[in-house]
Formats: sequence, C-alpha cells, structure tokens
Amino acid sequence: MATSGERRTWRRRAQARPDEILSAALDAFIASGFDAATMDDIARRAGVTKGALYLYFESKEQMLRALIDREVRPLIARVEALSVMETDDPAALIKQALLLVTGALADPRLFALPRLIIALSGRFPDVVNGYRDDVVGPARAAIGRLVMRGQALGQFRAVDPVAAARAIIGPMMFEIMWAHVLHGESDLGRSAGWIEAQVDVLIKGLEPRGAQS
Amino acid sequence: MATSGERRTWRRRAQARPDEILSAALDAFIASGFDAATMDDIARRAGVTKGALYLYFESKEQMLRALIDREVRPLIARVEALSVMETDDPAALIKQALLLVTGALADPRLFALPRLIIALSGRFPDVVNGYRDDVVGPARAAIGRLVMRGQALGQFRAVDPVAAARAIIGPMMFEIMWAHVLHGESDLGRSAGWIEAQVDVLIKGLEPRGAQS
Amino acid sequence: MATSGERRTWRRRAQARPDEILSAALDAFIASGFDAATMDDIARRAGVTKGALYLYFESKEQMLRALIDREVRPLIARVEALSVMETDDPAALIKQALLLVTGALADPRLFALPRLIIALSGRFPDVVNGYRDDVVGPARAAIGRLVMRGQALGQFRAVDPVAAARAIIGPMMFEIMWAHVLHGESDLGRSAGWIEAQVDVLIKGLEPRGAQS
Amino acid sequence: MATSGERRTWRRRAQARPDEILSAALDAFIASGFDAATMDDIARRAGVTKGALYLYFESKEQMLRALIDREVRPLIARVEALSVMETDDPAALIKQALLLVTGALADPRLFALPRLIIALSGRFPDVVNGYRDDVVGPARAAIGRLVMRGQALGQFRAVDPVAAARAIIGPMMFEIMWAHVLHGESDLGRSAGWIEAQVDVLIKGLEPRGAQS
DNA sequence: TATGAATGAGCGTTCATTCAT
DNA sequence: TATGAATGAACGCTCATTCAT
Repeated sequence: MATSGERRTWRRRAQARPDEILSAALDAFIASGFDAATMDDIARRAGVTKGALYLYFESKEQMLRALIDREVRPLIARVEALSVMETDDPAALIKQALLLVTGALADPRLFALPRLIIALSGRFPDVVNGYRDDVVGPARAAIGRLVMRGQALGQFRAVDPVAAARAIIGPMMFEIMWAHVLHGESDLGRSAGWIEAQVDVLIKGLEPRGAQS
Repeated sequence: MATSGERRTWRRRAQARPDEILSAALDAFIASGFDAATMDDIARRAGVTKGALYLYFESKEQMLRALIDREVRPLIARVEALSVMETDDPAALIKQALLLVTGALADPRLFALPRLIIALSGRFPDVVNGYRDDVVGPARAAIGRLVMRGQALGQFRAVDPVAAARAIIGPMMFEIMWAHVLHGESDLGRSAGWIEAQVDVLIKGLEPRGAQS
Repeated sequence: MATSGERRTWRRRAQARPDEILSAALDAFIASGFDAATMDDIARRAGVTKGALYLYFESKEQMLRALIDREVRPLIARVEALSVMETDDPAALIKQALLLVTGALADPRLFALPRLIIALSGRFPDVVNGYRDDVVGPARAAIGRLVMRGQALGQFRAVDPVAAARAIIGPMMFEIMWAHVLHGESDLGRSAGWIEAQVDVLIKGLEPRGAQS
Repeated sequence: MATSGERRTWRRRAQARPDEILSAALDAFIASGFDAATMDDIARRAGVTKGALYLYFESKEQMLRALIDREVRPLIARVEALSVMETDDPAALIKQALLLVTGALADPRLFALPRLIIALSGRFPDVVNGYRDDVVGPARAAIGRLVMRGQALGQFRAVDPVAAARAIIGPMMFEIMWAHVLHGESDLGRSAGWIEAQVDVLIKGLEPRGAQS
C-alpha cells in the first residue's frame, strides 16, 4: 500500500543517516574533543537516539575513523589529481595544490581532523597509521611528483623531491594550525594573505640559484 | 621522635609535593591525554592518594594550567636570554635558539605541552591565551630581536622581523610535531639532522640576495 | 508469478517458522542462558529478522514457555506409553524408561531444558509449576505405575510406589546433570556406563530381600 | 583528634563492607539470577552506592566467585574435618556428613550457589572448574575416605570408594534441588524426613550382603 | 598534611520491543 | 507475512570530587 514515493523517502532518510551522524560527531568532537564528546551529545545533534548511532557505527572510535575517511579523502584525491596532470608549469600546479589544501583547512570543520589526530596520537595507533598512510604519505608523494616534473623540465634544482615536499607543506600546515589554535576560529583571513606569499617564496626556493632575482 | 634531620627531609618532601604531582600529571597526560588521564593514575604516579591531590590543586584543569606554566617558562626564558645578548653574529644566536627549542621539544615530555594546547584549544580558551601571550609571543619577539640585530649589522635583508621569525619557527615546529605524531616517540633522530640543515637554509634565506652562493 | 509449487514451499516454510524459531531459541539459550541470549541472536539463528520473532511469540519469556512445551512433551509421552503397556516384566520396562530418559537427557539440547527450569525457578513460577504438573508429576506417576505392577506380580517389595520412583529417578538425573555441568558437553560416555549399572542396582533394590543374591 | 573508638567504628564498618556486599549480592542473585541481578540492586540492598561496590570487587563475576568461596568453603571444611576423624563407626560419620550438607543446603540462601553454578556452567568455565576442584572433588574425596575406613573395618563391601560416594551424594543433592525448584522455598520439611530415611538406606547399601536384614 | 571510603553523575554500549512500510 | 530502522530504558562500570578521620 505504500507508494514508491513514501518508500523512497524513508529509504533516503536511512541512507543519509550515517552521513548525518558523522556530521554531528564532527561537531561534537570540535566542541569537546574526542574523549569529552558524548554519544548522547552526538545523537542529539544528529536528531536520533543514542541507540541509533550503533545501527551505523560500532563504536565511538570507529566513528572517528569513518569521519577522517569521509572528510579527508576527497581533498587528498583532488591533490593527487593535480599531481598527475600534464603540465609544463609544475610550479603553478604546486601552488594550486597548496592553496587548495590550505584553503580547505582554513575551515575549522576540516582542520578539526588533523587536530584530533594530533591529540589522539599515541593512544589510537591505527588511527594515526591510517592517517599517515592514506593522507600524509600520498600528499607528500603528490607534491613530490610535481617537484620531479619541475626538475625534469630544468625549472627546479636537483633536491630530494619528497624532502622538498615536506619542506613546502610543513610551514603551511603549521601556520594554519597555529592560527586556528591561537586565534580561535575567527581571523584566519589575516594569515591567508601571508600564506599565499609564503607559498610563492617556498616554490621560488626550488628554482636554480641563478634564476633567483 | 623526629630528629630535626628527619623533619627537614619531611619538609623538603612536603614542599616538593606540588612539583612531584605536576610531574606525575605530565606523565599521565602524555600517556592518556587530558581527558582520559585519571586522578587516580596521577596520584599513583606521584606516590600519594587521590585525596592529597586536592590539597595542592583545585581540579584537574587547574593542574593542567599549573603544569603548562611550570614546563614552558624556563625554556622561553632561555630563548629570551639569548635574544638580548650582545653579539655581532646574530645568525649564530638564532641557530642556537632554534636548536635549543627544537632540541627541547624532541623530548616527548616537553612536546606534550604544545600537543595538549593544540588538543584542548577551543575548550579552555584562557589556557590558549596564556600560552599565546607568555610563550608564542615572547618567542617570536625574541627571534625578531635577533633578526633586527642582523639587519642593523647589514647581515640580513630588510624584512618584517616578526614575520621572519614566524617563517623560521613554523617549519621547525611542524616537522617536530609531525615526527612525534606519526612515528610515535621513536625515530626523532632521523628528523634531527634534517632539522639542523633546515635551520641553516632558513637563516641563509635572511641574507641579502647577493650574499647567497 | 509464483507457481503453485513455489507457493506450497513458501506455505510450508511459513508454517514451519514457529518451530524453526523455537529451535533457534533453544540453541541460543544453551549457548548463553536465558537472560544473556539476545533476540537478535535467536533471529539470526532462525534466519529471520528480529521483528519477525514477534509475529509468532509475544516475548522472550513466552518463547521459553513454548519451547519447554515442545521439547518435553514427546519424551514424557513415550514414558507414559511405556508405563501402560501390558507386561509381566515391569523391571525391564522401568529400565527401558529410565534409559530412554537418561539417554535423551545426555543430549545437551534436551538437557538444556531442565537446566533452564532450575536456573529460572523462583523468577517464573508458572514455568516451574507447568513443568511440575506436566513433566515431573507424570513421570513419577508412570514409573510408580510400573512399580505397582511389579508389586502386584510379587516381584517388588511393598513400598510407596511414587517414593520408589523418586528414589530411582533422582540419582540418575543428578548424575546426568552433574556430568553436563562439570565436564561440559564432552565425556558423558564415561557416565553412561555407570548409569546403566546404577539402574540395575536401583531396580534390584526393589526386589524382595530374599530374592537378592 | 579522633578517639581510637571512633576510628575503630569506621574501620570496622569498612572491614565489614565486603561481607555485607556479598550478602546483598547473594540476595540479588537469588531474586533475579546472575544476569538479571543489577549492580544497582545489589548496591541498594547493601546500603551503598553502585560505585562503592567496585571498591571491593572488580566485577560482577568476581563477586560471584567470592560469594561461592565464602558460602561454600566452611561447609566443605566441616565435611573434611569429619572425614579425618578417628572412628570405628564410619557409617555414623557418613550419615553426619550427609545430614550436615543436606541440612545446610535446605537453606535457600546456600542452595542458591549450586543453582547458580548449574545455570552458568558453560559460560563461566573457571567458575565451574573452581567449584569442581574446590567443592565437588573434596566432598567426594571426604566421603570416599569414610567409605574406605568402613571397608578397612570390614563393615562395608569392597566397592570403589569414590564411586560409592557419588552414589550416595547424588540422590541427596537431587532431591534437595528438586524440592527447592518445584516447591519454591517453602516445604522442604516434607523432604527432610524422606532424606534422613534415604541416607540410612544408602549407607546400608554399602554393608556386606549377608549383613542385611 | 594526608588518607581512603564514599558518592553521584555520567559514560559507552546493549537490547527487548515497536511500528511504518 | 516480514522487514529493519528506531526507541528508550537500562546496564556494568568509571571517575572527579568530597569529607570524616
């Protein structure tokens, strides 16, 4: 007797649940940290009861893992896509990739995840390992690929590409993190300009010495 | 029954108690994070009972605050001392200061504090504010002073000194943090060499363009 | 779309459902006890969903009641059948009846029911009452009838037939129960031989004193 | 400033707590079974809060173990004491031991423990193993010792002593258990007379055939 | 100054039961 | 007849904090 429309509504709801719950969990983790966030709080934010959470996730920790996956994978995928594009101006792609990442991490909701990783490292080793293998490693590799391309084109000096990637990504990340931590969630704008300038400087640092002004 | 010698020992211990407790708290926070560390665990590590903790500290949160104070002030004081020394080689002092800080933070017990700050920012705003005003600010100012000295001596280019300080400190800190987070407490040595080299590069970046090789 | 063959299959399954569910419930109760067995577990074992359980049974408790009914009635019926057979060797029938019961209860699936009764007595008085009236009473009466027959034939001494039945059944039951409880489900064989010998001894105990070797 | 009297009061209370809690636990287990009894219920019966329970016991299961120990050890100790007494009438000691045990188990609070063992066997193997090794085994051995003494004196036939012990204890236990289970906690008196008579019969069964009337 | 028994609120998780479909 | 999402009340257990001693 149920129309297919009604059925679809219900189904859609059920299928959207995990996503809604993860968003609620993210909010709760941002507000209270992983330990202090309660399943009740997450449930309330998601508009379901506590029990319903366990229909979709086995535990709070697994929810964290799923959350990292959901939030971070698309970003790293875009960076990887950038890194395999054909180009004769890899410096531009590097800048694009860095601004993509820094722009995304300027959002407190996205930045919350590295922050959680930092806070929980040492206690949930596989969360950290997953992050290292699925996020940090690929990101370094992607930037490293672009550096190699620049080297092949004679635009960059012959340095270890992955080390160079680390040297470029690190300062950016730290600045963003510190801006979030020290200023709260407000005036990231002030850093944003600084960041774009820094990106230019860092990339220029890869050029052959003679090419520098 | 107590000889004055015994009494003195006892006094000394009693006066050392808050310190012993803070050390125990630090160990506990490192092992479990702020939320997951229990007062029982801290008491056990300090060799006292749970109740005794409250003789010296009002609450777990206050203990955290006292801990940050105790751990971080001496380090920043040494950096400030460096920054006001008379010298005609400020680059050497900058390097010394950076290696002082990075060396100290390589110790997981000291690194734990920035990690706690990062993890708890947003929940304890005044903890963060205190850290910004008493640690981050002074550190940037100190390095900035040395940069200015180098500019006055014509050894460095004319850039904003505090911005330069940020650009030097940031990459160091991030690399240390990531080493702690991703590798656990083990192979910081691998990064250590990298760090010293990076310090040289970063300082050289301050020199006038013509001076570069 | 459904052929009548398919329909019949479906009908048959639908009608077999309550039975399948009860079997699943028995397995679950054996594995975990009544309280610790979950409806989910029962449903999984029955190959249906949790909700479907409530189509056939009002509650977990009612399921227990139905289960006891189903499992225990056929066995007691066979004992009763034995007890009303015409015979001039009632001792043989008693032995047959006892071995029937002990043999059946050697199966953990059947023994589970007395175990459940024992465990739950005091909480579900009517379960116990039902068991007493429908199982224990009839069993004692049946054996008692055979004892009376033996007395009528002059083969047994003049003792209270039901008391004699109790004295015969009790040791058997206890030995089986203890074998299950103490050894787990493994070496009931060791007791089995012992049991047959005991049955002989117990029955012989009913014979007139002079008849004993 | 505390008088030693006050102190003693407080101490006495604290030292009596585990016992009070175990009694409360026993009541709760009797009323609801192990699974259905809640820690809250136990705490309420003991007059403390739930948390206080965990000052003395690690878990509900450990409480069960401690309870078995407390309730059952003294009884078995008394049986063992009986079994090593010098005597030239071991039959009398066997009867005394059996009446000791059956008399004790007539108390529903004591009988509750074997009942719990039966209910939980298969799920808490070490609870069961402990019971087998510390209770059932020693009890059989003790009765067996008395049987051997009777055999040495020529008063009993040459049968396996431990098997004889099993054959004597089993029927008693079963009758008690069934009385508890079927009649609830009320009219054990009716069985008590039956039991004493049975004990006589069972012991007489050990005598040489010729000695029987 | 120090103890340690005790509290009480709360946590992550479970589960018998319900009900729209 | 059957599903499976959802509930809501508990449950075993924990812990920061208090306080009589």
